[in-house]
Amino acid sequence: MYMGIDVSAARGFDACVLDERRRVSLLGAARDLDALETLLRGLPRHATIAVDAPPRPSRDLVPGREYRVAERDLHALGISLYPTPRSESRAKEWMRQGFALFRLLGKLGFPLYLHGDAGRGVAVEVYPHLSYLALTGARRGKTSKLEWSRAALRRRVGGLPAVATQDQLDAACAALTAWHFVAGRWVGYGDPTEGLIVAPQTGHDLSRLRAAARDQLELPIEAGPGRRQLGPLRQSTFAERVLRVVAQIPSGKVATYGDVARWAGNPAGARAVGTLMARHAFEVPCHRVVDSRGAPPPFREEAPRMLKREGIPFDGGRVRLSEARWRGPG
DNA sequence: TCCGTGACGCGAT
DNA sequence: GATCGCGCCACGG
Repeated sequence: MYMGIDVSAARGFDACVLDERRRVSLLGAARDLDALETLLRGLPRHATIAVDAPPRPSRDLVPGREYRVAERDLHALGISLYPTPRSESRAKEWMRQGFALFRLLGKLGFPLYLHGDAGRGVAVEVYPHLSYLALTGARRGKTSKLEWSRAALRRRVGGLPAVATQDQLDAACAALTAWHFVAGRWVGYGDPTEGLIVAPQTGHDLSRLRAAARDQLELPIEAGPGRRQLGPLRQSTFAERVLRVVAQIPSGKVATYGDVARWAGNPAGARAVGTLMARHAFEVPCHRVVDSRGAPPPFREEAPRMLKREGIPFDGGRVRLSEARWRGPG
């Protein structure tokens, strides 16, 4: 069993558990460490846990600089990541969350892996961005991070929901990296006394990335024969997903532009959802898509009337989102 | 390919 | 709150 954990100060922890066949058996969120602990206590002893955060402060192995050997080495490859300071007090909040998580994992019987025999029952540090690079070779400039991540996990992880957030994908990526670790197909960056960042070992040679501009390299992604129109394909796919999501909003509920963008797989695409609504106003119930404050769509006089007829509660001219907001597909 | 556009979202004021 | 600026994204010329 393999668990990946994505750490965020603002959004809490996202956790993903993969079974031996690399299928998602759990995808959950925990607001804080206490909530996460109940999840961790249910893990078998042979579980392997990969965390997207440094386990502890750096140890001054890079003279005069406040980062770790791992960060120095990856930076030399053109892969940037946040430097880990010498003391906990100088660390960002999400880092401190990570430190606390690794301490908890140690207490629960999953010690940090540093060197020696690799295997089950330990905790390792991973960096999903690095894992994606190792899996796909590169990221194409115009490909969104979300699409890129999803493509990297496709056919490697089973049972991922189509509407997974970036944090959930990163947690799944971490779990997949734990699987590589146990399978012996991994590489570690950094100093084994200070802390290693573990990544999948693949055919891609990361040292060749150095020449290209950092993380905007050239070529995608497993381009099989006949799959060359990745760009245009991706755009129409987003539009299709948006229309499919909007078509599913039930009568009596509304969704915000941002909600629709998230469920269509692109959290930052809210603005594009608006454009699509304008173009497809008569194909889908676009009157049920409101802005983040609950204002009904402009240029549709009849939208408020239709919404009221569907039982949507209003506050002044705005939908009362707290009651009428759809909770999403699936 | 590049660039402007628009039924957005968010933080600052 | 209301408004503004800025960042974002998909499209289309």
